[in-house]
Amino acid sequence: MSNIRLRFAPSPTGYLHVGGARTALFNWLLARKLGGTFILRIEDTDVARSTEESVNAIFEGMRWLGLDWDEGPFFQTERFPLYAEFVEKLLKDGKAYKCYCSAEELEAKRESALREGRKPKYDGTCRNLTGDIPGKPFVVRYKAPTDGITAFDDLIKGRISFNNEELDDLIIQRSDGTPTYNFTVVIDDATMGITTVIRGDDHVNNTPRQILLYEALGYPVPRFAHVPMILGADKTRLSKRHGATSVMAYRDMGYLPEAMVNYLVRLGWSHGDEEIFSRDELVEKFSIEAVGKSAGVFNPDKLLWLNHHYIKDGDPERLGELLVPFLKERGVDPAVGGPALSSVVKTLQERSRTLIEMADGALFFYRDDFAYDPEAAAKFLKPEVVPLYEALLDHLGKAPSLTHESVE
RNA sequence: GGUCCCAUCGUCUAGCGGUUAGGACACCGGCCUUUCACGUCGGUAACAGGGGUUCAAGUCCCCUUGGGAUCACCA
Repeated sequence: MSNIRLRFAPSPTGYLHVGGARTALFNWLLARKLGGTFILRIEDTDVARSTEESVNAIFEGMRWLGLDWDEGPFFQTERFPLYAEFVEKLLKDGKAYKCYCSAEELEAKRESALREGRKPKYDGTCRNLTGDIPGKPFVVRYKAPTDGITAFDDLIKGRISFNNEELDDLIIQRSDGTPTYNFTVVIDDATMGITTVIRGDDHVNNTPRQILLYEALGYPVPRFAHVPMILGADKTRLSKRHGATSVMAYRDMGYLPEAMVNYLVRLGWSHGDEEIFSRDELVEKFSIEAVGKSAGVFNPDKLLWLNHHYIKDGDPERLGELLVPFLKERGVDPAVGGPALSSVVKTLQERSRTLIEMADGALFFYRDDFAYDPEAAAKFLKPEVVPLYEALLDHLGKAPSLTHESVE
């Protein structure tokens, strides 16, 4: 048993996509392997973009993949008083200050800096202001050190270091009083006792300023592991135009959760030459140090292969249950008649790569209004039944010709 | 542009100083099979380039090139 504490902290601004799912999976796997604690936290401080549908979509996706959490879900919007408390503390300690620069002023400064080839960072106008300006709106900025270096040993990427002079005084509280991401994430991870932060590597550049915040607050700095991102076939960030990115879309396309889990874990992680891993094997063999450092391309063909593998080896009873909704979509309810579903499944397992393919194949057993592939029928139906078949097709209003010339 | 990161077959990867550079997906052949599929056997295919270090470099160091991330009162 260990007291490692991990978390998955998505922001509810859309469905659970494959990248997030993999991050969640890595966290879950490590927690289960080490007997630690896995926490789910919803980062909904951006009230305008966060939706309840997205929250539910995240729960649904995690449930489908079998990623159960031990604590939470926690919602950041319910913790605003806590964040305010810490802002107050930093202000009192002189580690943060009120900045009265308007968004427009800052924007203008940023533009001119960019134009003149300078770094577009906050110039510190309000850094040494003495006393408040009553009635004027302000944001709160963390007073960052201007020299020295901040470094950390990433569990995946190794040592990464930054010169503090590259950092500027980040805003921790907006003018409307709400806290910002880099602040809430630190307060939450610190107060929830997170010991290891596994997240996407688009956060690498946020890490040094977060480390500085931990130190300013007097909390121990957790270990970090930044997992590389998932790319599309053209090596750009995976997005809708590469195909489905929502994990639930894969369920709807007839994929099995164990295939998705197996595929996702092998994208970026490996264990010798092994390709197929049961959930128990993953819990036993997974290690964050074995995760690769470079981004990986999402390969739908391999996912399909894995899905076929799990369908072939799957329990017919369970596959039958998973197949029912696909059958109903096709106007078939196996409960009202026809052969036993599990026996139907057994005849289809070898040749079905998805539950959609299996459902299409199963129609044969439950409906009469389907047509044989003309070529195959011509080749394999006995000559004497061909006229019958043609008559049937004719009756149904379909009339592909089946001639005896094409019969061997 | 600044900062940070990355780099083995088309793709996912093994490799952790000495290998005929291995496996998997995909692809191409053979076998099996009255179709398809499954299975099985085999094949094509990679260390980005250049300097070092070393008896020896895919493995260590530097540079170049290429790719990515990030520079918000988003997360």
